Amino acid sequence: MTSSNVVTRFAPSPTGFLHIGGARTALFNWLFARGRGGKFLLRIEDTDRARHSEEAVSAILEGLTWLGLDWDGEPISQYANKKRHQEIAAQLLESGSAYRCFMTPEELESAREQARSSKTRFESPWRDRDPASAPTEQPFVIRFKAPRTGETQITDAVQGDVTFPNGALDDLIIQRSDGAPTYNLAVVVDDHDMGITHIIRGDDHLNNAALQSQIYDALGWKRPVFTHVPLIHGDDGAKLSKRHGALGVEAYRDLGYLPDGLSNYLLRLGWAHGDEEIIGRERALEIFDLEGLNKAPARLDFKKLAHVNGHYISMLTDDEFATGAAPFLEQAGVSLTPENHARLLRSAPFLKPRCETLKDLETAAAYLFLERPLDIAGKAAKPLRKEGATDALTQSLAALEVLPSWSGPDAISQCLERVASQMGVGFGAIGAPLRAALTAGRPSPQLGEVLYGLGKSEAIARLRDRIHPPEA
RNA sequence: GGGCCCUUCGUCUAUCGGUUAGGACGCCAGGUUUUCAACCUGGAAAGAGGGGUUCGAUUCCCCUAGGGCCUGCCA
Repeated sequence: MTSSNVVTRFAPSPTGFLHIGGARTALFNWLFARGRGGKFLLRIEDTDRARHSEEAVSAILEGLTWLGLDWDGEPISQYANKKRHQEIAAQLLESGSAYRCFMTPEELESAREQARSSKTRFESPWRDRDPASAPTEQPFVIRFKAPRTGETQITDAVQGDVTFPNGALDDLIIQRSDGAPTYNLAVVVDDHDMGITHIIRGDDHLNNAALQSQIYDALGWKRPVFTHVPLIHGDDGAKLSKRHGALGVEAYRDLGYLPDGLSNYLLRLGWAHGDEEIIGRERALEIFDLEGLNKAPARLDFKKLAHVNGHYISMLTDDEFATGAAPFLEQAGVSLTPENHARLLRSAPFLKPRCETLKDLETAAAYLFLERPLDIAGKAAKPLRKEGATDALTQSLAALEVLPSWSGPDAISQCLERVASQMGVGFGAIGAPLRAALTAGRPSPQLGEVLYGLGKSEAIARLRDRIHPPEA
Protein backbone atom coordinates (compact mmCIF):
# COMPACT_ATOMS: atom_id res chain seq x y z
CA MET A 1 0.00 0.00 0.00
CA THR A 2 2.79 2.40 0.81
CA SER A 3 4.46 2.01 -2.54
CA SER A 4 1.26 2.36 -4.49
CA ASN A 5 1.60 4.32 -7.68
CA VAL A 6 -2.01 4.10 -8.75
CA VAL A 7 -3.23 7.31 -10.30
CA THR A 8 -6.78 7.65 -11.57
CA ARG A 9 -8.75 10.58 -12.81
CA PHE A 10 -12.29 11.70 -13.41
CA ALA A 11 -12.54 13.74 -16.58
CA PRO A 12 -16.00 15.18 -17.16
CA SER A 13 -16.81 17.59 -19.94
CA PRO A 14 -18.33 20.74 -18.49
CA THR A 15 -21.55 20.70 -20.44
CA GLY A 16 -23.93 20.03 -17.58
CA PHE A 17 -24.30 18.87 -14.02
CA LEU A 18 -22.74 15.77 -12.51
CA HIS A 19 -25.22 13.16 -13.60
CA ILE A 20 -25.72 9.77 -12.06
CA GLY A 21 -23.47 7.94 -14.52
CA GLY A 22 -20.64 10.40 -14.05
CA ALA A 23 -21.06 10.14 -10.31
CA ARG A 24 -20.62 6.39 -10.46
CA THR A 25 -17.56 6.67 -12.69
CA ALA A 26 -16.05 9.19 -10.30
CA LEU A 27 -16.85 6.92 -7.36
CA PHE A 28 -15.13 3.95 -9.00
CA ASN A 29 -12.04 6.00 -9.79
CA TRP A 30 -11.94 7.46 -6.33
CA LEU A 31 -12.41 4.11 -4.62
CA PHE A 32 -9.81 2.39 -6.74
CA ALA A 33 -7.16 5.03 -6.12
CA ARG A 34 -7.89 5.82 -2.49
CA GLY A 35 -8.30 2.19 -1.58
CA ARG A 36 -4.77 1.62 -2.78
CA GLY A 37 -3.17 4.73 -1.35
CA GLY A 38 -3.00 6.21 -4.81
CA LYS A 39 -4.01 9.54 -6.27
CA PHE A 40 -7.35 10.64 -7.66
CA LEU A 41 -7.14 13.59 -10.04
CA LEU A 42 -9.77 15.76 -11.62
CA ARG A 43 -9.56 17.09 -15.13
CA ILE A 44 -12.09 19.20 -16.93
CA GLU A 45 -12.36 18.29 -20.61
CA ASP A 46 -12.97 21.78 -21.86
CA THR A 47 -11.23 21.77 -25.22
CA ASP A 48 -14.51 22.63 -26.91
CA ARG A 49 -14.78 26.25 -25.90
CA ALA A 50 -18.19 26.74 -27.42
CA ARG A 51 -19.77 24.17 -25.14
CA HIS A 52 -17.79 25.04 -22.08
CA SER A 53 -19.60 26.50 -19.10
CA GLU A 54 -18.30 27.70 -15.78
CA GLU A 55 -21.54 26.92 -14.03
CA ALA A 56 -21.22 23.34 -15.16
CA VAL A 57 -17.73 23.14 -13.73
CA SER A 58 -18.85 24.33 -10.34
CA ALA A 59 -21.91 22.10 -10.41
CA ILE A 60 -19.64 19.11 -11.02
CA LEU A 61 -17.25 20.13 -8.26
CA GLU A 62 -20.13 20.62 -5.86
CA GLY A 63 -21.60 17.28 -6.79
CA LEU A 64 -18.33 15.49 -6.12
CA THR A 65 -17.92 17.29 -2.85
CA TRP A 66 -21.42 16.39 -1.75
CA LEU A 67 -20.64 12.75 -2.49
CA GLY A 68 -17.48 13.01 -0.42
CA LEU A 69 -15.18 12.39 -3.36
CA ASP A 70 -12.14 14.57 -2.85
CA TRP A 71 -9.46 14.98 -5.47
CA ASP A 72 -5.76 15.61 -5.27
CA GLY A 73 -4.47 19.02 -6.26
CA GLU A 74 -6.34 21.55 -8.31
CA PRO A 75 -8.76 20.50 -11.03
CA ILE A 76 -6.87 20.55 -14.29
CA SER A 77 -8.20 22.42 -17.26
CA GLN A 78 -7.53 20.56 -20.44
CA TYR A 79 -7.82 23.79 -22.36
CA ALA A 80 -4.89 25.17 -20.41
CA ASN A 81 -2.65 22.50 -21.90
CA LYS A 82 -3.38 23.55 -25.44
CA LYS A 83 0.25 24.44 -26.19
CA ARG A 84 1.49 21.08 -25.03
CA HIS A 85 -1.09 19.31 -27.18
CA GLN A 86 -0.03 21.33 -30.20
CA GLU A 87 3.58 20.43 -29.56
CA ILE A 88 2.72 16.76 -29.62
CA ALA A 89 0.66 17.20 -32.76
CA ALA A 90 3.66 18.88 -34.38
CA GLN A 91 5.89 16.09 -33.17
CA LEU A 92 3.58 13.52 -34.70
CA LEU A 93 3.63 15.50 -37.93
CA GLU A 94 7.39 15.59 -37.83
CA SER A 95 7.76 11.88 -37.31
CA GLY A 96 5.38 11.09 -40.14
CA SER A 97 2.68 9.73 -37.82
CA ALA A 98 0.33 12.53 -38.79
CA TYR A 99 -0.37 14.69 -41.81
CA ARG A 100 -2.06 17.90 -42.81
CA CYS A 101 -5.43 17.48 -44.43
CA PHE A 102 -6.87 20.29 -46.52
CA MET A 103 -10.22 18.78 -47.33
CA THR A 104 -13.18 21.12 -47.37
CA PRO A 105 -16.35 20.19 -45.53
CA GLU A 106 -18.02 19.38 -48.85
CA GLU A 107 -15.19 17.15 -49.97
CA LEU A 108 -15.27 15.46 -46.62
CA GLU A 109 -18.93 14.74 -46.77
CA SER A 110 -18.89 13.18 -50.20
CA ALA A 111 -15.75 11.18 -49.48
CA ARG A 112 -17.28 9.80 -46.34
CA GLU A 113 -20.47 8.94 -48.12
CA GLN A 114 -18.57 7.18 -50.84
CA ALA A 115 -16.50 5.22 -48.38
CA ARG A 116 -19.64 4.08 -46.67
CA SER A 117 -21.38 2.93 -49.80
CA SER A 118 -18.31 1.21 -51.20
CA LYS A 119 -17.57 -0.28 -47.78
CA THR A 120 -14.03 0.91 -47.84
CA ARG A 121 -12.02 2.79 -45.27
CA PHE A 122 -12.57 6.53 -45.41
CA GLU A 123 -9.30 8.20 -46.19
CA SER A 124 -8.14 11.71 -46.94
CA PRO A 125 -6.34 12.14 -50.25
CA TRP A 126 -3.77 14.19 -48.36
CA ARG A 127 -2.58 11.19 -46.43
CA ASP A 128 -0.07 10.22 -49.07
CA ARG A 129 0.22 13.44 -50.95
CA ASP A 130 3.54 15.23 -50.98
CA PRO A 131 3.41 17.93 -48.28
CA ALA A 132 5.20 20.21 -50.71
CA SER A 133 2.13 20.23 -52.90
CA ALA A 134 0.06 21.66 -50.09
CA PRO A 135 -1.62 25.00 -50.56
CA THR A 136 0.04 27.66 -48.47
CA GLU A 137 -2.83 29.84 -47.38
CA GLN A 138 -5.54 27.30 -46.80
CA PRO A 139 -6.83 26.05 -43.48
CA PHE A 140 -6.02 22.47 -42.60
CA VAL A 141 -6.56 19.96 -39.87
CA ILE A 142 -3.96 17.53 -38.63
CA ARG A 143 -4.91 13.91 -38.92
CA PHE A 144 -3.32 10.97 -37.23
CA LYS A 145 -1.95 8.50 -39.76
CA ALA A 146 -3.46 5.26 -38.55
CA PRO A 147 -2.51 1.90 -39.97
CA ARG A 148 -4.63 0.91 -42.96
CA THR A 149 -4.54 -2.79 -42.48
CA GLY A 150 -4.10 -5.26 -39.69
CA GLU A 151 -5.80 -4.78 -36.38
CA THR A 152 -5.52 -2.89 -33.16
CA GLN A 153 -5.97 -4.73 -29.94
CA ILE A 154 -6.62 -3.30 -26.55
CA THR A 155 -6.69 -5.08 -23.24
CA ASP A 156 -9.48 -3.92 -21.01
CA ALA A 157 -9.89 -4.75 -17.35
CA VAL A 158 -13.61 -5.28 -17.86
CA GLN A 159 -14.05 -6.19 -21.49
CA GLY A 160 -10.96 -8.34 -21.86
CA ASP A 161 -9.04 -8.32 -25.12
CA VAL A 162 -10.89 -6.41 -27.79
CA THR A 163 -9.69 -6.40 -31.36
CA PHE A 164 -10.59 -3.78 -33.95
CA PRO A 165 -9.88 -4.19 -37.64
CA ASN A 166 -7.88 -1.14 -38.66
CA GLY A 167 -9.95 -0.85 -41.78
CA ALA A 168 -12.82 0.27 -39.59
CA LEU A 169 -10.82 2.99 -37.86
CA ASP A 170 -10.45 6.39 -39.52
CA ASP A 171 -7.51 8.74 -39.47
CA LEU A 172 -8.83 10.88 -36.71
CA ILE A 173 -8.37 14.59 -36.48
CA ILE A 174 -6.01 15.55 -33.69
CA GLN A 175 -5.91 19.27 -34.33
CA ARG A 176 -8.67 21.42 -35.71
CA SER A 177 -8.29 23.95 -38.47
CA ASP A 178 -8.30 26.74 -35.88
CA GLY A 179 -5.31 25.14 -34.22
CA ALA A 180 -7.23 23.74 -31.26
CA PRO A 181 -6.40 20.18 -30.25
CA THR A 182 -9.21 17.64 -30.25
CA TYR A 183 -10.36 15.43 -27.46
CA ASN A 184 -8.70 12.24 -28.59
CA LEU A 185 -5.26 13.80 -28.70
CA ALA A 186 -5.71 15.86 -25.55
CA VAL A 187 -6.81 12.86 -23.50
CA VAL A 188 -3.78 10.83 -24.46
CA VAL A 189 -1.34 13.63 -23.81
CA ASP A 190 -2.90 14.67 -20.52
CA ASP A 191 -3.34 11.16 -19.20
CA HIS A 192 0.30 10.52 -19.99
CA ASP A 193 1.53 13.77 -18.51
CA MET A 194 -0.57 13.31 -15.39
CA GLY A 195 0.82 9.85 -14.92
CA ILE A 196 -2.56 8.16 -15.06
CA THR A 197 -2.13 4.42 -14.52
CA HIS A 198 -5.76 3.34 -14.76
CA ILE A 199 -8.42 4.88 -16.92
CA ILE A 200 -11.84 4.00 -15.59
CA ARG A 201 -14.56 5.51 -17.74
CA GLY A 202 -17.80 4.82 -19.54
CA ASP A 203 -18.24 2.10 -22.09
CA ASP A 204 -18.96 4.71 -24.72
CA HIS A 205 -15.21 5.28 -24.94
CA LEU A 206 -14.30 1.72 -25.80
CA ASN A 207 -13.88 2.54 -29.48
CA ASN A 208 -11.85 5.61 -28.63
CA ALA A 209 -9.51 3.41 -26.65
CA ALA A 210 -8.39 1.77 -29.88
CA LEU A 211 -7.72 5.11 -31.51
CA GLN A 212 -6.00 6.42 -28.43
CA SER A 213 -3.88 3.29 -28.17
CA GLN A 214 -2.52 3.95 -31.63
CA ILE A 215 -1.44 7.38 -30.50
CA TYR A 216 0.17 6.02 -27.35
CA ASP A 217 2.08 3.57 -29.51
CA ALA A 218 3.13 6.16 -32.06
CA LEU A 219 4.48 8.32 -29.27
CA GLY A 220 6.23 5.39 -27.67
CA TRP A 221 4.24 5.89 -24.49
CA LYS A 222 3.05 3.13 -22.22
CA ARG A 223 -0.66 2.51 -22.43
CA PRO A 224 -2.58 2.79 -19.16
CA VAL A 225 -4.88 0.06 -17.92
CA PHE A 226 -8.17 0.64 -19.70
CA THR A 227 -11.33 -0.08 -17.74
CA HIS A 228 -14.55 0.53 -19.60
CA VAL A 229 -17.58 0.41 -17.40
CA PRO A 230 -20.97 -0.34 -18.95
CA LEU A 231 -23.40 2.54 -19.07
CA ILE A 232 -26.37 2.95 -16.80
CA HIS A 233 -29.76 2.57 -18.43
CA GLY A 234 -33.20 3.76 -17.47
CA ASP A 235 -35.63 1.40 -15.80
CA ASP A 236 -37.02 0.40 -19.18
CA GLY A 237 -33.62 -0.59 -20.51
CA ALA A 238 -33.36 2.36 -22.82
CA LYS A 239 -30.72 5.00 -22.76
CA LEU A 240 -30.76 7.10 -19.66
CA SER A 241 -32.67 10.31 -20.02
CA LYS A 242 -33.93 12.93 -17.63
CA ARG A 243 -37.18 11.07 -17.39
CA HIS A 244 -35.22 8.06 -16.16
CA GLY A 245 -33.25 9.86 -13.52
CA ALA A 246 -30.31 11.22 -15.48
CA LEU A 247 -30.44 14.03 -13.02
CA GLY A 248 -27.63 15.88 -11.39
CA VAL A 249 -26.63 14.52 -8.02
CA GLU A 250 -27.95 17.70 -6.45
CA ALA A 251 -31.39 16.64 -7.64
CA TYR A 252 -31.00 13.43 -5.67
CA ARG A 253 -29.92 15.46 -2.68
CA ASP A 254 -33.07 17.56 -3.03
CA LEU A 255 -35.12 14.38 -3.22
CA GLY A 256 -33.83 13.50 0.23
CA TYR A 257 -31.14 10.98 -0.58
CA LEU A 258 -27.99 10.83 1.49
CA PRO A 259 -24.53 10.82 -0.11
CA ASP A 260 -23.80 7.51 1.57
CA GLY A 261 -27.05 6.01 0.39
CA LEU A 262 -26.58 7.10 -3.18
CA SER A 263 -22.95 5.99 -3.15
CA ASN A 264 -23.74 2.54 -1.82
CA TYR A 265 -26.46 2.09 -4.40
CA LEU A 266 -24.25 3.30 -7.23
CA LEU A 267 -21.40 1.09 -6.10
CA ARG A 268 -23.60 -1.98 -6.36
CA LEU A 269 -24.90 -0.94 -9.75
CA GLY A 270 -22.54 -2.77 -12.04
CA TRP A 271 -20.21 -4.01 -9.38
CA ALA A 272 -20.53 -6.76 -6.82
CA HIS A 273 -18.58 -8.46 -4.09
CA GLY A 274 -20.35 -11.71 -3.43
CA ASP A 275 -23.61 -11.17 -1.58
CA GLU A 276 -22.65 -7.95 0.15
CA GLU A 277 -25.29 -5.28 -0.24
CA ILE A 278 -24.73 -2.72 2.47
CA ILE A 279 -21.25 -1.45 1.88
CA GLY A 280 -20.19 1.71 3.66
CA ARG A 281 -17.39 3.96 2.56
CA GLU A 282 -14.74 2.29 4.70
CA ARG A 283 -15.69 -1.18 3.59
CA ALA A 284 -15.86 -0.07 -0.04
CA LEU A 285 -12.34 1.28 0.16
CA GLU A 286 -11.26 -2.06 1.49
CA ILE A 287 -12.87 -4.32 -1.09
CA PHE A 288 -13.39 -2.37 -4.29
CA ASP A 289 -11.59 -3.91 -7.22
CA LEU A 290 -11.82 -4.01 -10.99
CA GLU A 291 -12.61 -7.73 -11.07
CA GLY A 292 -16.04 -7.17 -9.56
CA LEU A 293 -17.09 -4.89 -12.39
CA ASN A 294 -19.85 -6.20 -14.59
CA LYS A 295 -19.90 -6.28 -18.36
CA ALA A 296 -23.58 -5.67 -18.92
CA PRO A 297 -25.32 -2.33 -18.58
CA ALA A 298 -27.45 -1.90 -15.47
CA ARG A 299 -30.84 -0.31 -14.99
CA LEU A 300 -31.68 2.25 -12.40
CA ASP A 301 -34.07 1.03 -9.71
CA PHE A 302 -35.42 3.77 -7.49
CA LYS A 303 -37.09 1.33 -5.12
CA LYS A 304 -33.80 -0.21 -4.24
CA LEU A 305 -32.08 3.15 -4.03
CA ALA A 306 -34.73 4.20 -1.53
CA HIS A 307 -34.28 1.06 0.50
CA VAL A 308 -30.51 1.44 0.68
CA ASN A 309 -30.93 5.09 1.52
CA GLY A 310 -33.33 4.19 4.30
CA HIS A 311 -30.62 2.08 5.85
CA TYR A 312 -28.24 5.02 5.95
CA ILE A 313 -30.91 7.28 7.38
CA SER A 314 -31.41 4.87 10.23
CA MET A 315 -27.65 5.00 10.88
CA LEU A 316 -27.69 8.78 11.32
CA THR A 317 -27.26 10.23 14.79
CA ASP A 318 -30.27 12.14 16.09
CA ASP A 319 -28.48 15.40 15.50
CA GLU A 320 -27.46 14.57 11.97
CA PHE A 321 -30.97 13.43 11.28
CA ALA A 322 -32.56 16.61 12.60
CA THR A 323 -30.09 18.77 10.74
CA GLY A 324 -30.59 16.90 7.50
CA ALA A 325 -34.34 16.97 7.85
CA ALA A 326 -34.57 20.69 8.56
CA PRO A 327 -34.50 21.99 4.97
CA PHE A 328 -37.13 19.50 3.89
CA LEU A 329 -39.46 20.38 6.73
CA GLU A 330 -38.98 24.07 6.15
CA GLN A 331 -39.79 23.60 2.54
CA ALA A 332 -42.97 21.84 3.61
CA GLY A 333 -43.91 24.95 5.53
CA VAL A 334 -42.77 23.96 9.00
CA SER A 335 -41.11 26.73 10.90
CA LEU A 336 -38.37 25.12 12.93
CA THR A 337 -38.66 27.16 16.08
CA PRO A 338 -36.60 25.99 19.04
CA GLU A 339 -39.71 24.22 20.29
CA ASN A 340 -40.29 22.45 16.98
CA HIS A 341 -36.65 21.57 16.70
CA ALA A 342 -36.80 20.02 20.15
CA ARG A 343 -39.80 17.93 19.10
CA LEU A 344 -37.94 16.76 16.02
CA LEU A 345 -34.85 15.86 17.95
CA ARG A 346 -36.82 13.96 20.60
CA SER A 347 -38.67 12.08 17.90
CA ALA A 348 -35.64 11.28 15.77
CA PRO A 349 -35.22 7.71 17.05
CA PHE A 350 -38.80 6.81 16.07
CA LEU A 351 -38.87 8.78 12.87
CA LYS A 352 -35.64 7.44 11.38
CA PRO A 353 -36.89 3.94 10.65
CA ARG A 354 -40.04 5.42 9.18
CA CYS A 355 -38.52 7.13 6.20
CA GLU A 356 -36.40 6.11 3.27
CA THR A 357 -35.59 9.63 2.16
CA LEU A 358 -35.41 12.78 4.22
CA LYS A 359 -38.23 14.10 2.12
CA ASP A 360 -40.49 11.37 3.47
CA LEU A 361 -40.44 13.33 6.70
CA GLU A 362 -42.74 15.90 5.23
CA THR A 363 -45.52 13.43 5.84
CA ALA A 364 -43.94 11.13 8.43
CA ALA A 365 -43.35 13.98 10.86
CA ALA A 366 -46.31 16.16 9.98
CA TYR A 367 -48.18 15.20 13.17
CA LEU A 368 -45.44 16.80 15.24
CA PHE A 369 -45.98 20.27 13.88
CA LEU A 370 -49.75 20.61 13.62
CA GLU A 371 -51.15 23.80 15.04
CA ARG A 372 -53.56 23.78 17.93
CA PRO A 373 -56.38 23.32 18.05
CA LEU A 374 -56.02 20.45 15.62
CA ASP A 375 -58.42 20.34 12.73
CA ILE A 376 -59.77 16.83 12.94
CA ALA A 377 -62.16 16.06 10.17
CA GLY A 378 -63.73 13.15 8.32
CA LYS A 379 -62.48 9.69 8.97
CA ALA A 380 -59.86 10.91 11.41
CA ALA A 381 -62.58 12.16 13.76
CA LYS A 382 -64.44 8.88 13.87
CA PRO A 383 -62.68 7.44 16.94
CA LEU A 384 -63.62 10.60 18.87
CA ARG A 385 -67.31 10.09 18.30
CA LYS A 386 -67.23 6.54 19.53
CA GLU A 387 -68.92 5.46 22.72
CA GLY A 388 -66.65 6.17 25.66
CA ALA A 389 -64.15 8.17 23.73
CA THR A 390 -64.46 11.25 25.86
CA ASP A 391 -64.20 9.20 29.00
CA ALA A 392 -61.06 7.54 27.69
CA LEU A 393 -59.54 10.90 26.88
CA THR A 394 -60.47 12.36 30.24
CA GLN A 395 -59.01 9.50 32.21
CA SER A 396 -55.87 9.35 30.07
CA LEU A 397 -55.40 13.06 30.49
CA ALA A 398 -55.80 12.82 34.22
CA ALA A 399 -53.21 10.08 34.44
CA LEU A 400 -50.77 11.81 32.13
CA GLU A 401 -51.04 15.11 33.95
CA VAL A 402 -49.82 13.60 37.14
CA LEU A 403 -47.26 11.32 35.53
CA PRO A 404 -44.07 12.20 37.38
CA SER A 405 -41.67 11.26 34.60
CA TRP A 406 -41.86 12.37 30.97
CA SER A 407 -38.37 11.19 30.22
CA GLY A 408 -39.13 8.62 27.59
CA PRO A 409 -41.84 6.86 25.61
CA ASP A 410 -41.85 3.70 27.74
CA ALA A 411 -43.04 5.30 30.95
CA ILE A 412 -45.80 7.04 29.03
CA SER A 413 -46.90 3.85 27.30
CA GLN A 414 -47.05 2.04 30.62
CA CYS A 415 -49.10 4.81 32.09
CA LEU A 416 -51.64 4.52 29.29
CA GLU A 417 -51.77 0.76 29.67
CA ARG A 418 -52.62 1.20 33.32
CA VAL A 419 -55.41 3.56 32.39
CA ALA A 420 -56.83 1.00 30.00
CA SER A 421 -56.72 -1.80 32.49
CA GLN A 422 -58.22 0.35 35.23
CA MET A 423 -61.06 1.18 32.89
CA GLY A 424 -61.36 -2.48 32.08
CA VAL A 425 -61.08 -1.95 28.33
CA GLY A 426 -58.63 -3.02 25.66
CA PHE A 427 -55.87 -0.66 24.73
CA GLY A 428 -57.55 0.07 21.45
CA ALA A 429 -60.45 1.70 23.25
CA ILE A 430 -58.24 4.49 24.53
CA GLY A 431 -55.52 4.31 21.87
CA ALA A 432 -57.74 5.19 18.95
CA PRO A 433 -59.26 8.37 20.42
CA LEU A 434 -55.91 9.42 21.84
CA ARG A 435 -54.25 9.05 18.48
CA ALA A 436 -57.00 10.99 16.79
CA ALA A 437 -56.75 13.78 19.33
CA LEU A 438 -52.98 13.94 19.13
CA THR A 439 -52.30 13.48 15.42
CA ALA A 440 -55.55 14.26 13.64
CA GLY A 441 -55.16 10.99 11.80
CA ARG A 442 -51.68 11.66 10.43
CA PRO A 443 -49.31 8.74 10.20
CA SER A 444 -47.37 8.53 13.42
CA PRO A 445 -45.28 6.22 15.59
CA GLN A 446 -46.47 4.48 18.74
CA LEU A 447 -48.52 6.55 21.12
CA GLY A 448 -45.90 6.69 23.83
CA GLU A 449 -43.48 7.97 21.23
CA VAL A 450 -45.94 10.51 19.93
CA LEU A 451 -46.61 11.85 23.42
CA TYR A 452 -42.96 11.94 24.34
CA GLY A 453 -41.93 13.59 21.10
CA LEU A 454 -44.60 16.24 21.41
CA GLY A 455 -43.50 17.11 24.90
CA LYS A 456 -45.71 17.15 27.96
CA SER A 457 -47.27 20.56 27.64
CA GLU A 458 -48.12 20.28 23.96
CA ALA A 459 -49.45 16.74 24.36
CA ILE A 460 -51.65 17.69 27.26
CA ALA A 461 -52.85 20.81 25.52
CA ARG A 462 -53.90 18.81 22.47
CA LEU A 463 -55.86 16.44 24.69
CA ARG A 464 -57.53 19.28 26.57
CA ASP A 465 -58.56 20.83 23.27
CA ARG A 466 -60.58 17.70 22.65
CA ILE A 467 -62.18 17.53 26.04
CA HIS A 468 -62.96 21.20 26.33
CA PRO A 469 -63.27 22.51 22.81
CA PRO A 470 -61.99 26.13 22.89
CA GLU A 471 -64.94 27.53 20.98
CA ALA A 472 -67.52 25.85 23.15
C1' G B 1 -24.77 0.21 -43.52
C1' G B 2 -19.95 -0.91 -40.85
C1' G B 3 -16.98 -1.92 -36.31
C1' C B 4 -17.26 -3.23 -31.24
C1' C B 5 -19.74 -4.75 -26.69
C1' C B 6 -23.63 -7.14 -23.93
C1' U B 7 -27.71 -11.19 -22.58
C1' U B 8 -28.99 -15.59 -14.86
C1' C B 9 -35.74 -14.24 -11.11
C1' G B 10 -39.60 -7.86 -12.85
C1' U B 11 -34.70 -5.15 -11.21
C1' C B 12 -29.39 -5.22 -9.09
C1' U B 13 -26.49 -9.46 -8.81
C1' A B 14 -23.61 -14.53 -6.87
C1' U B 15 -21.82 -18.73 -9.52
C1' C B 16 -15.32 -18.64 -12.08
C1' G B 17 -17.70 -27.33 -15.74
C1' G B 18 -20.79 -31.02 -11.24
C1' U B 19 -25.22 -26.23 -6.54
C1' U B 20 -32.28 -28.29 -4.48
C1' A B 21 -28.88 -21.99 -9.37
C1' G B 22 -27.64 -18.22 -3.68
C1' G B 23 -28.48 -13.02 -1.86
C1' A B 24 -30.82 -8.07 -2.18
C1' C B 25 -34.92 -4.70 -3.83
C1' G B 26 -39.83 -5.23 -5.29
C1' C B 27 -44.14 -8.50 -5.07
C1' C B 28 -47.59 -12.13 -2.43
C1' A B 29 -49.12 -14.56 2.32
C1' G B 30 -48.82 -14.84 7.54
C1' G B 31 -47.14 -12.75 12.35
C1' U B 32 -46.78 -8.29 15.41
C1' U B 33 -50.15 -4.02 15.88
C1' U B 34 -53.85 1.80 18.67
C1' U B 35 -53.05 4.59 12.49
C1' C B 36 -49.20 4.38 8.73
C1' A B 37 -44.61 2.40 8.44
C1' A B 38 -40.79 -0.50 10.43
C1' C B 39 -39.75 -5.39 11.97
C1' C B 40 -40.13 -11.05 11.93
C1' U B 41 -41.51 -15.68 9.20
C1' G B 42 -42.75 -18.04 4.76
C1' G B 43 -43.71 -18.01 -0.66
C1' A B 44 -43.82 -17.21 -6.00
C1' A B 45 -39.98 -15.73 -9.36
C1' A B 46 -34.20 -16.73 -13.72
C1' G B 47 -29.84 -19.27 -17.04
C1' A B 48 -32.97 -15.40 -24.68
C1' G B 49 -33.34 -19.50 -28.74
C1' G B 50 -30.59 -23.21 -31.57
C1' G B 51 -26.29 -25.99 -32.43
C1' G B 52 -21.75 -27.96 -30.80
C1' U B 53 -17.28 -29.38 -27.10
C1' U B 54 -17.56 -32.58 -22.68
C1' C B 55 -18.99 -38.19 -18.71
C1' G B 56 -21.39 -33.51 -17.38
C1' A B 57 -22.94 -27.18 -19.29
C1' U B 58 -25.71 -21.13 -16.64
C1' U B 59 -20.37 -21.61 -17.05
C1' C B 60 -16.22 -22.98 -23.09
C1' C B 61 -17.08 -22.33 -28.80
C1' C B 62 -20.39 -21.08 -33.08
C1' C B 63 -25.00 -19.22 -35.12
C1' U B 64 -29.65 -16.59 -34.52
C1' A B 65 -32.56 -13.06 -31.97
C1' G B 66 -32.78 -8.88 -28.92
C1' G B 67 -30.33 -4.61 -26.59
C1' G B 68 -26.29 -0.99 -26.28
C1' C B 69 -21.94 1.98 -27.83
C1' C B 70 -19.13 4.21 -31.68
C1' U B 71 -19.11 5.60 -36.68
C1' G B 72 -18.12 14.59 -35.64
C1' C B 73 -12.98 19.98 -37.04
C1' C B 74 -18.41 16.82 -29.39
C1' A B 75 -16.34 14.78 -25.37
